[in-house]
Amino acid sequence: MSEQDKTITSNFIRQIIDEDLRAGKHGGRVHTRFPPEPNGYLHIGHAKSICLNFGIARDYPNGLCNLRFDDTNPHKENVEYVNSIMEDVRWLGFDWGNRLFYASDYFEKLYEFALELITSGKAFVCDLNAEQMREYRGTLTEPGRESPHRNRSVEENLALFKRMRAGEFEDGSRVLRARIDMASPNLNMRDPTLYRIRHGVIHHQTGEAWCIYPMYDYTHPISDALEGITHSLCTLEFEDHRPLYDWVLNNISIGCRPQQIEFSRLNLQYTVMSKRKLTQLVTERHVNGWDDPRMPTVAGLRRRGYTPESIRMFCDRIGITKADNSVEMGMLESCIREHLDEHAPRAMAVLNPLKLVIENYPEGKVEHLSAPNHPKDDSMGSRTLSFTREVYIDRDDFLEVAPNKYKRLVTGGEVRLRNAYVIKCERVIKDAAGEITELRCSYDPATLGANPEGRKVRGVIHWVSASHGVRARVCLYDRLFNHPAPDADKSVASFLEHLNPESLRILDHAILEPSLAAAVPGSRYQFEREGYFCVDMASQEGAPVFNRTVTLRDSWARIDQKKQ
RNA sequence: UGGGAUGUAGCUCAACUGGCAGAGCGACGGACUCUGACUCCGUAGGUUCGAGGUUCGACCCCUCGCAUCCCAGCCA
Repeated sequence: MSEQDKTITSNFIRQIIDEDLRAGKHGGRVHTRFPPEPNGYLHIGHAKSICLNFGIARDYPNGLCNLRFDDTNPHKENVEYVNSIMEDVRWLGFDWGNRLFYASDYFEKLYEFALELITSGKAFVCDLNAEQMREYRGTLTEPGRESPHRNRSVEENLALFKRMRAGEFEDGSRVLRARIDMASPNLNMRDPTLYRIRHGVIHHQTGEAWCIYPMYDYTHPISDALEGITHSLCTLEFEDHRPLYDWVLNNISIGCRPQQIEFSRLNLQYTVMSKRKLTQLVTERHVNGWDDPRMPTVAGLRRRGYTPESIRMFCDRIGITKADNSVEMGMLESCIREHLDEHAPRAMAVLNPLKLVIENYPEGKVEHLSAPNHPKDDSMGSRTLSFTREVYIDRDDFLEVAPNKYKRLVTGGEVRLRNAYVIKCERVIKDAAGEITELRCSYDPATLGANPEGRKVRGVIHWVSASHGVRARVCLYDRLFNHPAPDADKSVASFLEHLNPESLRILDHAILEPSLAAAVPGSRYQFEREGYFCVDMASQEGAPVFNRTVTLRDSWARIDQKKQ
């Protein structure tokens, strides 16, 4: 693990663990788990949980963290998700050693504990259908009514439950329920369902071995206990489930008492975080898959060019509390900028090319100029630039008439070509429509690696040789939504109405400096004065594709924006 | 209108558990610069949700309010 992770920030959960350790609870052990359901790809909110759980295991003596798939609902789950989750956790830099588990590993034990609950009169088979059960449940303000099947004999319940397992009953015809309290103000305690019947689904781990599947509220505490989990960390919406979590463990013969502690989930502005909505974005093709660089998924962020370090840094900075939150995108962006500023080699790329001809530079001449890969880190070496009579600069770096403080090229003005010479714009050439097609310039041969005499050149712009440059596709990404909380806005029918139509801009005529031709997929660069970019996973030799991870911080753009 | 939670700077979090309310991100101003980046220096920003109470002293304890979030799946 890298430097960034060493300064660990405390939080209320770590404080609880510290106190437990001091009190000698759990025999001095600290054992957490990350329990995803494999029904979608992991997102940045999961990363928060992963960093919390695995981070605790990393920081406490002999701490352990299990990876456990919560796979009790085969309807929504599959191996593609299982595999992507393992890949993402590993990529984030965490290791579950030999502690990979599935809740389905415990199906047989879970079944036996259910028999125990039935035997002690704590569970019963109920014949009410879903709609009836809803009626019997009561409302938030009124107590529920007891099921007519609530007082069946132990023998009958045992027989019925065994027949459920044997496949004798149809889906939905019966469930196993806990016998708790239909008048509880906590709806989770109103005789919650423990098992339901599901025929005809092939479970990705257990195949067709089972036709009854345990519910989360029943499975989770037992799985935790079986694995010897000491602190079971989950999000706030499970707070109301804690009494049931404890009830399950208190009513079966199991020796372990994990402690459930809840923290608030992450909300990131200008995106959505619910798996349902992310799935919708993918299946309805509003984005190009789970790893679309605009997605807040771990796979998407990876493809976008985010580093594991930057995501860990982010999770560290946002902290862990129980307060509802809405984190600014700027927080995430500053993390990746900080990490990449230090580690990404520099390069030059022209995104919107404008041809520039240096009239006093010999035709056919090529100079090989050396440029450092990093302004502050010599160990990153240097690369060679090809300087020629014709180069491309970015259209945005030239203006016929300059506003105040403009530091780029203007008609009759001087500017330095980064890592090369100072040039002066002599003439502007336009087409019939008045569009600028070419700049005619002169260069000062004495300015290579030296400042010109008697005058100060304020501006520096990047460039690429017209003859040696490499054509590339560059994808510019912006926020996926143009509303800070797309799924919280109740004035629209769907969060999709807030989709940002300009979240992806593809530039097919970008030109890269020659050294970038060999860049391998996944590698990251700073395109000087533009931002951080990474080679897309699908990039091919001869047809490079770069994704913009994030722009450079741009104080000029901010000033501009304010004037408008 | 039942139950469970949460309110500290624009955002995210601290505050040694009752002792001068701080940090990161952001904003603003400046310095430096062959990246309008980085770095550096500086500035602003708070009725700690509100009103009472206890106390020499309250972000912290008590009472009453207010606001927001979660819960009526055979989802997790």
